[in-house]
Amino acid sequence: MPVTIKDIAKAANVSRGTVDRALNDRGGVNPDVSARIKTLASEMGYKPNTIAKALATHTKPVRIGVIINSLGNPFFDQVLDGIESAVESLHDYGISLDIRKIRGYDPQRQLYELKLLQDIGIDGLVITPVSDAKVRNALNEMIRGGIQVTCCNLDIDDVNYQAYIGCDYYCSGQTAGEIIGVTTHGEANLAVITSSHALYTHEMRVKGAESVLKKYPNIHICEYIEAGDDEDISYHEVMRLLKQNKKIDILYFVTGGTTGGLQAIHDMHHENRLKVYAFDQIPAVIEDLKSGLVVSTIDQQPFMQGFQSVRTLFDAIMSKHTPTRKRIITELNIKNRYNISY
Amino acid sequence: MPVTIKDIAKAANVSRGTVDRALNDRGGVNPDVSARIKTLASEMGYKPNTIAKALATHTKPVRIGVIINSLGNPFFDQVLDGIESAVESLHDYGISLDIRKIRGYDPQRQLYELKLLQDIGIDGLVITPVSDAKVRNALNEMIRGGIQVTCCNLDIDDVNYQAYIGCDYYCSGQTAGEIIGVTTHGEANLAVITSSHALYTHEMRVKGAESVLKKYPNIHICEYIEAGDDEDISYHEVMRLLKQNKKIDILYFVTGGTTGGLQAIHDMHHENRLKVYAFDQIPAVIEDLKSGLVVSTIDQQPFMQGFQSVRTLFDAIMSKHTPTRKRIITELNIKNRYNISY
DNA sequence: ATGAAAGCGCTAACAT
DNA sequence: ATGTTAGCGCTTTCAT
Repeated sequence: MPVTIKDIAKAANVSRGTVDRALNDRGGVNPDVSARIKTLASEMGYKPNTIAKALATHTKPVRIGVIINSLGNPFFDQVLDGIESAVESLHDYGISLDIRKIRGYDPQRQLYELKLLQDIGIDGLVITPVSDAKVRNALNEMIRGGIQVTCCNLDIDDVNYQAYIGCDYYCSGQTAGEIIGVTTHGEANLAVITSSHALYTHEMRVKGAESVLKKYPNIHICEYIEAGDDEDISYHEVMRLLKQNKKIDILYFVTGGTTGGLQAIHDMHHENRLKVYAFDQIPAVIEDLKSGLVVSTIDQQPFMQGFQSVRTLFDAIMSKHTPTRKRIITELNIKNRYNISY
Repeated sequence: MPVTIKDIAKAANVSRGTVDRALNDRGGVNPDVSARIKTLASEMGYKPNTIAKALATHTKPVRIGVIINSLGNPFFDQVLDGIESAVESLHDYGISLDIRKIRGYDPQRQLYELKLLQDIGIDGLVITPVSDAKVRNALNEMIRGGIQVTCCNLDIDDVNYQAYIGCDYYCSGQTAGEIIGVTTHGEANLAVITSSHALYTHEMRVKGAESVLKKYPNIHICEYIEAGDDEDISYHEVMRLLKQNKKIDILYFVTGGTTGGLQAIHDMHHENRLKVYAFDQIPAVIEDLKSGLVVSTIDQQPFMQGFQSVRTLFDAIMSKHTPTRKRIITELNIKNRYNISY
């Protein structure tokens, strides 16, 4: 039978109220008594019962806002699943959700949604932040105002958030580099398709891969293409590339735009002379894993990213944690045609 | 503000007790009244507050027994972590744990521990069952006696358990086969080291790999070695193999015994002419992923297997589910030297 | 500074 | 068949 506040009260010869006050540092209790209660509690192996706690404090629901750049990017559908699942798991504790879906990485749009949520009134925010000075300032201002923030999938410097939940981008690049190196037996002419060199996180994925690939003297990175996380641009850029550079035999898709790029390969009928390495388990990638065009893809646990973003945020709000800038790094997992999970 | 049982009672002009009885089909309530209450509840959008429910029913802790063949098999340390973590997460609901660790796959020993736990008295059992008629019968008898059972990591036929939580062994074999095929460019002389052809699950891993490898005309499976999940046997068998068959260049370790086998390779100084493909992220495998001897390993989420075994069991006990023979299949994830997770 | 008591939403034992 | 009441472990208000 687990030890309760009542047991401690009896052992310490005080009332349950005093134990509660002491253990939670609510003040108004003799320091000596408080110390005695605390040592007694740990000696007896007391662990607070959080469900009773939740029931007792159950007043207004915690309001959580979400700003996520999911439109036109199927990867984020899985993040959203995780967010919604976390909210469901917290239903009994009282929680409400307001999701604002936006397209691409436009700071102005993020700022707009930020103000909107602030006006509506929220207790916590999950965001996929763009690295922009104004967004940075707006977030820090919110945090100073007592609104907890967790960053999901994208990290941002100099913001005093509660936690970043996402993958290690550099490491994911290294992992991809290693796969490319091993599966090509060190012979390849590579094109790298990325969003933009300006997006720090995605650039880390390029650098990570390069750091591994430079060990292979016969692997050459011939082209870098910036497709701005846009399927149309990616489609046309890959199309152009395939027409121009016949030497390329490996395409390394760093991020969004993979769907468009794969389509270009199909439309050019180059499936048989090319191999593709990608990230995430989005529908187009899964399809071409099965067809054999995509050799492997690297998963970063999008569901977990969404789920943990909400759970961490909720915990922080409930226990009134001060921001910790904690980094929760999700696992990276390599998938081939046989171990796809969706 | 969410609607409670009290609100419904007022609306239906009955007592809270009656509402509770009606909504939970506890019997002893007028069918008409019951129906009225139920429609009213759904109209009002009533959702039971499970934390209040848990608090109210919280009387005796749920006693969970675990029989796990973890001794001498480092893989199961991670399963145990998951089990303990789940128990911790359920602390507030009242749960007690009794873990019996055993070595290898001896039915007699499992039966002994089974009786022991039954004598002590448990509400639910997590087991890594060996496929044996007596174990099968003992488990079915327990289940008839009202003790819920979940099978962790190993499945067993004809047992009316609540759930199996583990990987798809055949699929894990296919995944491994594909990696071997792609990374060797279809040129390899293979030795397969398995526990025993009698262990159905492990045999599935062999068959899965074969089904993929047969597509490669120049990949030959030259040797099958049974090492009985024992590090010593594995060590000596691999040693013997390396002395005898100089043609072998790839070792495929299906299950336990990997640590011993890797040691043999090192002792024979054959690290440079061999490549190894393995399962799970046990310490020896991680070390040789880093050294480059192991090309990749396939993770089956041992933590999740332990965690889910307990959670599923607990849910079944709390809600008095009848056994469902549900299968919860954990993800398979390929790891190379850069995306190891432990 | 401390104690006593009410109550969160639900269940279960006891009345009627 | 239905109502009443006492908790589950904790917080919080009101007394002292």
